[in-house]
Amino acid sequence: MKELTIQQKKVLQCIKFYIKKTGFPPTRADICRELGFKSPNAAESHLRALEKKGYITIENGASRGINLTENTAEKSQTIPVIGLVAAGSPTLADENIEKHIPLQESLFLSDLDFFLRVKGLSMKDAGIMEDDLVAIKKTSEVRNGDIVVARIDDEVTLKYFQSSGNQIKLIPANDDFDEIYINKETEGFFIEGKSVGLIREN
Amino acid sequence: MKELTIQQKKVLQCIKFYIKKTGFPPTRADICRELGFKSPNAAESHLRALEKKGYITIENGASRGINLTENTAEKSQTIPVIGLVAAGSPTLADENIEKHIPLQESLFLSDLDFFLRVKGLSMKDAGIMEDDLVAIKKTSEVRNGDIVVARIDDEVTLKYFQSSGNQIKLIPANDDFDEIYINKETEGFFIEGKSVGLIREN
DNA sequence: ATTTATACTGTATATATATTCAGTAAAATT
DNA sequence: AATTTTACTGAATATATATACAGTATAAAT
Repeated sequence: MKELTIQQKKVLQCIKFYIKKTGFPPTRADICRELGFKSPNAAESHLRALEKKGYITIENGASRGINLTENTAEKSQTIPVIGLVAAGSPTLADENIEKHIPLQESLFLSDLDFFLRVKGLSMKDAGIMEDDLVAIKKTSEVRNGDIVVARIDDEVTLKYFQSSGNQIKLIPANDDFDEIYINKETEGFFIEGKSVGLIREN
Repeated sequence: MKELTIQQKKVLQCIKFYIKKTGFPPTRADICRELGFKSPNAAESHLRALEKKGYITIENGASRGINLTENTAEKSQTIPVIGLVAAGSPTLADENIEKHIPLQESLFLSDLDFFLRVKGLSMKDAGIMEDDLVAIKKTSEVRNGDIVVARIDDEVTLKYFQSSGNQIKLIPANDDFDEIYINKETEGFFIEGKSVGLIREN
């Protein structure tokens, strides 16, 4: 998205602040009042610049018809929660979506793609308990020590990741469970993503 | 808050939907269009009823000057994160606030008052690890088995709660730590609240 | 060197919009 | 039984508001 000038940033901030304060967008006159302009056209032209650069949309003819663009507004996303129903569950498809959670983008340091509802206690010593929601970022770029979502054929598991060459070790955080050894090129093996956070709903 | 009639609920829903869709509140005419009214006064009087009952506020004279009340809007709150800096920290005062987290109200089943940044591993086996954020609901009504925030003089700790009569046991979830025995009436002892959830930021 | 974008003031105006007034009618409350 | 609340239609209007037009001036891009 195109860079904004200092004045345009001020106008955008003014709009955000006004909406937060009042619940509805400002008029041209409101913006002038807030920023000290003496002509409504000053606000108008800034608004058109912001529209052109994609930061807002303007409903023509409508009063206060300013709408912050998705990128602009700090809107809350809704993140799907995927249930690991049982071993042998059919991937991470839509039919496994338990519900959606409304979430502020800024909650976790990394952005995330979905939550995984944990079944079992194989990651107990990592502080991941049954029914916890593990925040997963879809990626296959994982490092040793990361907690990853690994898929082997239809089975999806959460484990510590450890690789050396082509050999991959999937390590549980619970002595009662066994490590899984697998080759990087094994058919049906895939790293779905890695853990970037956790929510326990109690 | 006063109950709404079916029509008033429809109007309120209409306003919410309109704001979600467009980013700004509807005019009287917009509401009429959406709900099939033929007179703007139909919308007007419903709005005044909603205002009277406290579900919205109306900025007189302003176009689209409708603002959903805090209770009405599914606004995101900001919840303070309190750092348990060290043993002997001065209660849960403002000066201990680490930051604020914007959070959808609906995230946890119970509502919460603050997050506690966990230090140490005394609740390790309960899946509560160092630097986790434990969601705390301020209350002194706790049950056996609840994870509670207990204060003994200036020291604040997170432990399992177990009481029988006046005798209270604060039990860690880690064999390396000792249980704490205390009497209900002991001076300086207080249950600050209980855990209602957990966030791990990774 | 010329065009385009930025950053405004100042005036004017069509129209979008809130809001009042006058009614009608049914349901709920006192 | 009387009053208030709910739930509208329909018309009228003051004003709030977007927006166009005419300028001035500087900075940035082509």
